[in-house]
Parts: sequence; C-alpha cells; structure tokens
Amino acid sequence: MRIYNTLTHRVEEFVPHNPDEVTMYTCGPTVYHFAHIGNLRTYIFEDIFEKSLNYLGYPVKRCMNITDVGHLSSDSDTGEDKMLKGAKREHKSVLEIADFYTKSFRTDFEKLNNRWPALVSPATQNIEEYIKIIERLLEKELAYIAGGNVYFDTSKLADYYVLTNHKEDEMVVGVRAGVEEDQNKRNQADFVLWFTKSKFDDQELKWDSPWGYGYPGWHIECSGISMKYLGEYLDIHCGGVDNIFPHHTNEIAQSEGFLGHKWCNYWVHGEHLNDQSGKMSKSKGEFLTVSLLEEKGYNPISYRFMCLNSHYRKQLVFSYEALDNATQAYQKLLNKVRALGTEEKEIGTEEYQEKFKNALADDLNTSLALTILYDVLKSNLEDAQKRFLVASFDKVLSLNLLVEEEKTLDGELEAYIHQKIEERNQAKKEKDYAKADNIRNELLEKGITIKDTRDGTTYEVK
RNA sequence: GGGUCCGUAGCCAAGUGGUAAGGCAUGGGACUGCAACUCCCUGAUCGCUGGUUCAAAUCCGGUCGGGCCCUCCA
Repeated sequence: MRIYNTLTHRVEEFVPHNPDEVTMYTCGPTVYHFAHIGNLRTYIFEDIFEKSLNYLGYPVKRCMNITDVGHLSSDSDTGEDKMLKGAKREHKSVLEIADFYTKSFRTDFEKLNNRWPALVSPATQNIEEYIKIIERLLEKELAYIAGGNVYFDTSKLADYYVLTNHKEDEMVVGVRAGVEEDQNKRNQADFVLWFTKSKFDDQELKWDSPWGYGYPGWHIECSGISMKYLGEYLDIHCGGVDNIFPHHTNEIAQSEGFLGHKWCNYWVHGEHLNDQSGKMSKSKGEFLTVSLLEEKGYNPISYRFMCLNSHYRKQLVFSYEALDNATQAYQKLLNKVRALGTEEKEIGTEEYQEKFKNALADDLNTSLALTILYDVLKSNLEDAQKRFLVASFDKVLSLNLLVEEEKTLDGELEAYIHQKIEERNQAKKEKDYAKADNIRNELLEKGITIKDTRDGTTYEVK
C-alpha cells in the first residue's frame, strides 16, 4: 500500500513494524458539543484507511482517545476551556457533558458505518501515564516549571517543526484574534504539559501530581494513551489537517523526547469539508449534523458515498446540490445491486478484486475504487460473480450495498398492500386507469412505492 | 510576512508526458396505459499565458482565482 506521509511530504510505500499487527492511532473528538459532518469526514477517511489495510491483508490494532478534560482553546493558557464552556451552556457537570456527547458522537460515527475502534479511551482515565511522561521529560530537562505550570522546552530539540516547514522567526504570533502570548514560556513554541495555575481555577476535574493539584495539557493525552495501548513504536497516526500544527508537532516532541527514539513512521491527515465560505465550524453557518441531515430526509450513508467519491486529501465543499447528487447516485447504485439476486460466486472475479485493491493501495483512491464497482456492474460477469464482488468491496466501502431494507411489516399492513396491488392490477386489466392511479397514489401517500416489473408488481416501503 | 494545497464538462470527479475514466444532472430513444425502476444514445482540447518536447491536463516559468495553516478546531 502506498500512502501520503505528512512527515516526508510524499506518497510512500507503507512498511509496518509488524505486518501481523499494524498499530494505528486516530485523534478522537473533544466531547463538548455535537460533531458536525465535517468532523465526521475525517473519521470516514480513517475508517476507509483501516478497512483498506484489512482488505490488503494487514490486521490493524486501532486506538482512539476521547478528550473529556481541559482542552483550552490555546496553549497560552488563554481563551476558554471547551469542556467547561459546554457544561456552563447546558447547566450540567463536565462529566455529564462528556458522557452525553461521547454517546452522541458514537451514534453519529456508527450511523456513517464507521467501525468503532476496539480501544477507545477517555483522557481522564490515563492521568498516571501523563505524569510518568512528564516526570521523565523533567528529568531529561526537556521540560521546566514556570509560574506553577510544567512546560515543554522546544528549544532542546534539533528540529521541532518536523511536520511543517515553519521557520520560527517568520511565524506570526497571534494571527488569530484572542491569542495572547504566555509570559511564563521560555520559547515561543513551548507548550503546557501540566497546569496547576491557570486562569481557569474553576476547572472541575483536577488530579494530584508531583507539581501540585491540577490537570494535563491537551497534547499529552494523545501521547500517553497511544503509548499505553499501542506501545512505543507506532505505525500510523491520523487526524484532521488542522492537527498537524501544533497538536501533532507537540505529540512528536513529547513522545520522542520521552522515548529517546523515533516514535511514529506514518502521519496521515484528512482534509476538511468546507462550506461555500470556507472552513466549516460550529459557530458559523448551518450546524450540519448527522441528525439534521436525517431530519431533512437524507440517509447518512449518502454522505459517506459523497465523501468516498472524493479523495481524503482534497478539500470538499459541502452543498445540498452535491449531497443530492450523491443521494441520487447512491440510490441508483442500490437499485442495480439489488437486481443481482442472492447467489455469490467467487471464481473468475480475481481481475476485479485486483483492480479494486490497487485503487485502495494507491493512497486510498476511493473514487477510482467506486469506478471499479461500476465497471463490475457493467461487465459481462455472471450476476453471482458480481454479487460476490459487491459484497467483497463493501467490506471496505461500507455502503450497505447488500443490506436489504429490513422493514418488518406487520402482517396486517402486508396483507393490505397485497390487496391493493391486486385491486390495481384488476383495474389495469379492465383499463380503468383512473382507479389504478388512485390506488397507486393512495399507497404512495403511505410511503409505499409501486414498481411494475416484468415479473409482476413489487413495492417498497419507505 | 512565512508555509501549504487546489483550479478538468451544469455538479462530483479519475487521470502526473502519448493525445480526456466513471458517476449525477440534461436532452433523445426503448420498456410502460401513464409513471417509477431498468436499459441504450447524448457533452469538455483540462483557469490564463509563455517555454521544454516528436508529443503536455500531466514537466518548468509567469499570471489570475480560491482554500487551509502559522498556538480553538476533524
């Protein structure tokens, strides 16, 4: 498999430490509010990545954190704490907020057919890990204490900006409004590992530490959780592009400072979903959640389809036109697949399996992978072979291509529909088309769509 | 100011040197009592401009337009 590595700025051949257990860490959400579909785009990409690795023969051990504490809106100890803000907004405790939004995140995550990682760990349950790391960093003099907080000393590293081509003296501090420089820091890029003194003394969650009662900095949690669950040699670390700097840059600094050797070989980042005006955010424009799409009558999987039609490293602009487009295409695809019958036959499908694998192995070229799916449907293969391939591809695509609509109709409704269809067919025979159309409309109003096929009349219940 | 990415038909989009995949929409046709579904047909010299080359959407330069990052973010 070839994948783009942010560390080298190139597409590279993927070589894991151990092909029998690829380790993958993906940054999770801060659970202070609902996730919007832009947030979820990254998780769709990560899911496709994980499943592609599986499809290509690599078992994956994946871990994800849940940020449920002290995520300040800046490393300078300024701005607001997201969790506290969420709690205040809803008059609940931080833990209640975390619990509620973790659950709703998981619901949305799974509605998009993302596989929930086996290892998911909240930041608040790994405090001892962070303390262990910080202690070692202090011993090695890679960290220092100032103003009651523990900071990482970025000047001790030969190359702090490994992921970006930033040059420190050319960077502008406070490009964004509301960012102030923390006077305790020795270097501009230093960041907090542990807070005891903060503008946010009303922090609800605090723990004892060698440096006093306080709470961890944001970046340390991913290093701690990752090393705790996946060991000290990580194959893949994923996240959204916005995490490249400073979050992932800082993770590398502290993890490698702690370990004393290279930590993770492949850094893979997903691009953003934008709206017409640029970056999507929770505070401006329409707050696009999975639930909102559902309220508007969209199947969340249509959104997944829309994402797969694009490339994870390309910005995608959300519009209802694009989503409608995807919805239409997805429905047509389902119709075609459902006409294939139920038998599966593997023999003779190797060529297409190979093509599909090649598309995935080429830096996750999902739109090409979808094209191969269309090629299969148009090919001269037998229906059973096509069906086998669709089933196989859907292990990665996860578009519910073979999931029949499991509408459990009660017998009464079913009998009613059959009776109406019978009446309509009778009317058609007698060329009483007005009556036939009336029956069809009557059923349609109840969400039942009639289809006349060569083998008789079928129906679909919405 | 620094960094980085992108610009292919109405829309989504593949293609990184050999003469433009695929999907949706549109228009036409087959099927149907009509419709839906399905099937067939239907469209672009690749932002603009120089250059390299026998050959460029693909490489190099310039230019225009747009996104993102430079301590909230997926």
